[in-house]
Amino acid sequence: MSVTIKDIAKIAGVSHSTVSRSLNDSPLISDKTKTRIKQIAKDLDFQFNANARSLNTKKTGTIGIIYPEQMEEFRVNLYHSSLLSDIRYSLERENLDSIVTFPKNRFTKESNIKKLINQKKIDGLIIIYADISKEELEFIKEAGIPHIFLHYIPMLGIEDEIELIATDHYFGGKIATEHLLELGHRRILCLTADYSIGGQEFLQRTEGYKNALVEKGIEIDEKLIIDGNFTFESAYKIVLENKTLFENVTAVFAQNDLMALGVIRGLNEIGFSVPEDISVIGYDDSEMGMYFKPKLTTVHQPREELSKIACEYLIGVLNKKPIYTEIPVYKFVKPTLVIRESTTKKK
Amino acid sequence: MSVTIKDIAKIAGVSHSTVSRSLNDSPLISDKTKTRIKQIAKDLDFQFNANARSLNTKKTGTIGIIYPEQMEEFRVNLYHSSLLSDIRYSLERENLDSIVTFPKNRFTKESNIKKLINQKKIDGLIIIYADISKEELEFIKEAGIPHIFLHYIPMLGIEDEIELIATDHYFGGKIATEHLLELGHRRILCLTADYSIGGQEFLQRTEGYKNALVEKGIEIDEKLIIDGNFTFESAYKIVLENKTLFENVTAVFAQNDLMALGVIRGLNEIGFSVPEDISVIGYDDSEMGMYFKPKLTTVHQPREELSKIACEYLIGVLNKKPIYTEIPVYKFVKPTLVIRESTTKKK
DNA sequence: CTGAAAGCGCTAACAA
DNA sequence: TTGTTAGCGCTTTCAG
Repeated sequence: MSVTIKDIAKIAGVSHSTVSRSLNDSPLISDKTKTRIKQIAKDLDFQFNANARSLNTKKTGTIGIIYPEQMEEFRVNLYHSSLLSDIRYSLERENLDSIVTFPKNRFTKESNIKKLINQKKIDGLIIIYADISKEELEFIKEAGIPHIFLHYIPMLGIEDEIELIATDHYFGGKIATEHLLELGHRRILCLTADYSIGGQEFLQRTEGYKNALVEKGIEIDEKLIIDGNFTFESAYKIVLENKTLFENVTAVFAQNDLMALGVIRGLNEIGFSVPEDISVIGYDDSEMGMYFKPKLTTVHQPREELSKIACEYLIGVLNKKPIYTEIPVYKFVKPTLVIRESTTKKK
Repeated sequence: MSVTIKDIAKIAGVSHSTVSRSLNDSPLISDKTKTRIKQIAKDLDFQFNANARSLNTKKTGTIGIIYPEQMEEFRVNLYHSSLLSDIRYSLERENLDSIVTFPKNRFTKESNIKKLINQKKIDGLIIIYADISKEELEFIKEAGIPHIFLHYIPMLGIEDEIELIATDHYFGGKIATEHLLELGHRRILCLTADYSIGGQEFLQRTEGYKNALVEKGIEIDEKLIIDGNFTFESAYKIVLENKTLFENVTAVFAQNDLMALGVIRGLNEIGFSVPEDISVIGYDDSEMGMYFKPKLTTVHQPREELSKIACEYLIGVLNKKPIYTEIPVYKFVKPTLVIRESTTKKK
């Protein structure tokens, strides 16, 4: 059987509340007994029973992370697994555990968010997921669970007040395009993706693209804005099926790295070299981009920063020391340009 | 405030124990009250308070997953994030949550395994991690926590009885090599990796390689067995730094996909085409291999099966219905060959 | 078949 | 500064 505060109390010859207070660093206890009891606890490798504890304190020491079901395994995986690592890192510092779960149980279709909250398994929620229902959001708010949306802008109406940390995709789309403009490109194909899935993020990238062109006095050619579906394959096919389009263009802005790589492969196949004939810039800066040839020029999503800020925010409100005073928190982090080999001056 | 069994008891006009029994499907309760109470619970969106519950039952409904700190982010990420997805899928079926954590807290250096167990946060443990200490293993066993090692063979001495589900890497190394032999290749370079990190898995792949050669009556040339360090970069460099070696070889067995891709890139750089001049086979079947050109021939690690078996085993012992009778469980799943484009007949 | 009561390990009034 | 006690929400004897 594992050791409880009663055991320690017996050994130390004090009451179990004294043990509790000591280990919780209560100012009520004399330093002498405190250190003595702490020593005993340490010797016995004592840890509080988290369940008993949370029954009183309503604190579990674990955070729920809601993670999108991966529609297209690879793309999602790539980006999110590093997000998760970064989040874990921040939480570890505060000795918080995390339960990662999909929005719904895939067998029972129950909302895991509601389940975790009702079961009292978590103290807070990091939601990396756009398609949350109004009902769920209401539920979270009513339960008073601190929460933050990370990366995805929920698809709910904007009337809803939400706490959000995300990438400034408008800015990202803009700097990507400006980079190509600076290299002398004028006809730039923009490979975007179906907006509805990832909140508005792709739409924003396209807006950035358009705005960069407009500021440069270039007319927007809607035929140059094409809808892919996130994947390598789709982008690859688009190139093969729209040869003439690509022949009339000197640069491509693909709104994620996977599509950029697909485009490059497609272009190679129809006889273009990248970046000599056509420059290609991606978006995400997934590590994979470095393994291809040419190494991918791309827009770096500030994952580390996003995770860090989200955790700090959440931890702040959990500890009743909020780091932000403006409510609701609504923060956009600017991505940065990573210039590698897949873009070059227009010939 | 959220609803408790007492609330339901009041509404139903019964005692809270009756509610508890009803919701737990006790045979002691009449069907009539049972259904009535279940209905009320459902209407109120009731869920048991997991903490109060585990205080009695010693069951938390969550599984701890110990996950290696990623030495080389990318390689590890790629493989493990799909493992984790598969595990989550199996656990979800049983309504189990999971806490994923690294072996040690990176700030306090505490063992997270011991912490989770002592805090009573988990019912069982899936350990995807080789470098567990003897002390930790003892601790797990003494605590009586059901556990299973997944993928990695712990680096402890073999005297220790452990429960393990892993890939049969010997078999994997063998079929990879046999594939090349069947294509007529005789001088096959074997790019392995430093054994000490991943348990013995790379050593086993090399053994499989050797054995395939021996069975075919081919003498083993130790100069053809080279130590990489898992990464794309390392493999790439090895090619550039050992040109003559690669000139005297018609095929390469790289013991993971990333190194295979690095080799291909290196070979291209020094003027060889793959597979025309040199065939290359990888290992892992990470999805990335499909995006390169040529598409990578490789050995598929049976991740889905590994996760499935591990979860079934664990769930079995948690439910006191073990699916295996032989103890300890020590199971190796055979990988399979995936032939794509990077290997071909010897000229 | 149902209820009363004890207790899981802890925290937090309230006393002393 | 410390001990006593009640109670968090649940399960589980033991009675009825």
